[in-house]
Amino acid sequence: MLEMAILGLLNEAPMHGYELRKRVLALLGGFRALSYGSLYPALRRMREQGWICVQDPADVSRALPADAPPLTGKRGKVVYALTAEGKERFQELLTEGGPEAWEDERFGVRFAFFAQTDVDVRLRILEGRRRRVEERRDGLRASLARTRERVDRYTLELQHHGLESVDREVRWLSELINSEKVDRPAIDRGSDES
Amino acid sequence: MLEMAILGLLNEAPMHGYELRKRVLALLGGFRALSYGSLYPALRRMREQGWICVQDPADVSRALPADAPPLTGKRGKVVYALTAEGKERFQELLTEGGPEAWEDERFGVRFAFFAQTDVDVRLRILEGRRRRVEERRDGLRASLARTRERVDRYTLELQHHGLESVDREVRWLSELINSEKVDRPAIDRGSDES
DNA sequence: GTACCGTTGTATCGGATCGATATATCGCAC
DNA sequence: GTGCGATATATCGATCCGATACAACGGTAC
Repeated sequence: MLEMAILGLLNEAPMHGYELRKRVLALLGGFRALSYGSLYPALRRMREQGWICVQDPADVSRALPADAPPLTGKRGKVVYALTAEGKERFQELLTEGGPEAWEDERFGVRFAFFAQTDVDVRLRILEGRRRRVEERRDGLRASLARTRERVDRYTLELQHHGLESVDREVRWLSELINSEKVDRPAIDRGSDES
Repeated sequence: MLEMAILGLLNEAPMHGYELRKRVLALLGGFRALSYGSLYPALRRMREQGWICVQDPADVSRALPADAPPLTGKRGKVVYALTAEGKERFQELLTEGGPEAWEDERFGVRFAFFAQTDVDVRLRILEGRRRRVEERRDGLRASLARTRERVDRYTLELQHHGLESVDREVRWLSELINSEKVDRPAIDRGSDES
């Protein structure tokens, strides 16, 4: 979800939309795209929610002067910044460690701000994510075992490639989990299988 | 695009929506989801287009009898089958080898029906796809080289993981391309670099 | 200096898709 | 017989993308 991405980036520094987009693209490593068609409506929503505000609205006050046929006119940069509520909201998001945090759409953004996330929450999310991806892997394995020999080479190849991808992600997550546990070697919770 | 997925699966056998969904999920290896919210509107669109039709509309004729408050009522299975135009449309899609065929959204589905695709078209799509993914890889590499040492461990880890993913896909595509060329060792077009 | 072009920048529109939800039937276990 | 999970159709609101339009700025080729 790009709400958190916007909040997180604006938390580092005020920014205008265009730069926000480039930063998100770089941050997520090209995973998710973030088009203008979602960015600007999102900014509007968040402004209405009171999480962000517009700095130096010199030119912005000119926006929508109730005339100008196709809504054009001299438009200046619109720099957004977090409000107090916005900072609060971001901190709140950082503490969430439920299933939403490890689903496909949000995990990337969630992970991108791990440096500002508590260790316990980090571990919960990583382990939840790993369970989730393992489920998918097992489903793919079963499906592949069932349909093998019954489908053409390309279908097989596609499913095999997909399986290897999720397999790789599981290993990646396991390494991350290990490294988290090494950095903080079981002080309180004694439950560490393996 | 699920238009092609539906056409391709119905080309194998008539089917109802629920099974169509399961088959697409298995076919794409869990890459793309295909929810009911997109499946049923798509089926409606395609029926209006004349590509698919409903077999045995015994119960279907009861659908929407202009009353029944919340639109419920005894509904039976709705089995869809390809029309002549539908088969034609599918064959037409199979011959397309332009950029649409190797963009993220469509490549998976396109590839799933490679067995029914001409060798030349297969090669064009695979090479187009590889160029596309190589571009992304190079972009990520540059971005990673630029921001290295300036970002935290997790951002770096995320970008690194993403880079390895696209790198893997490039290698996968290269193997596929090679194997295509071995199977059909340069009969006509003499242009084979490497 | 001016004509051109790529980048920066804001914004909307239509369409595709998702997630949640509602409803109903069927088979099977207990 | 009662409950439950799988089968099955369908819609709703919200989100997001891709394409597109518009405009100002910066460089550079001539």
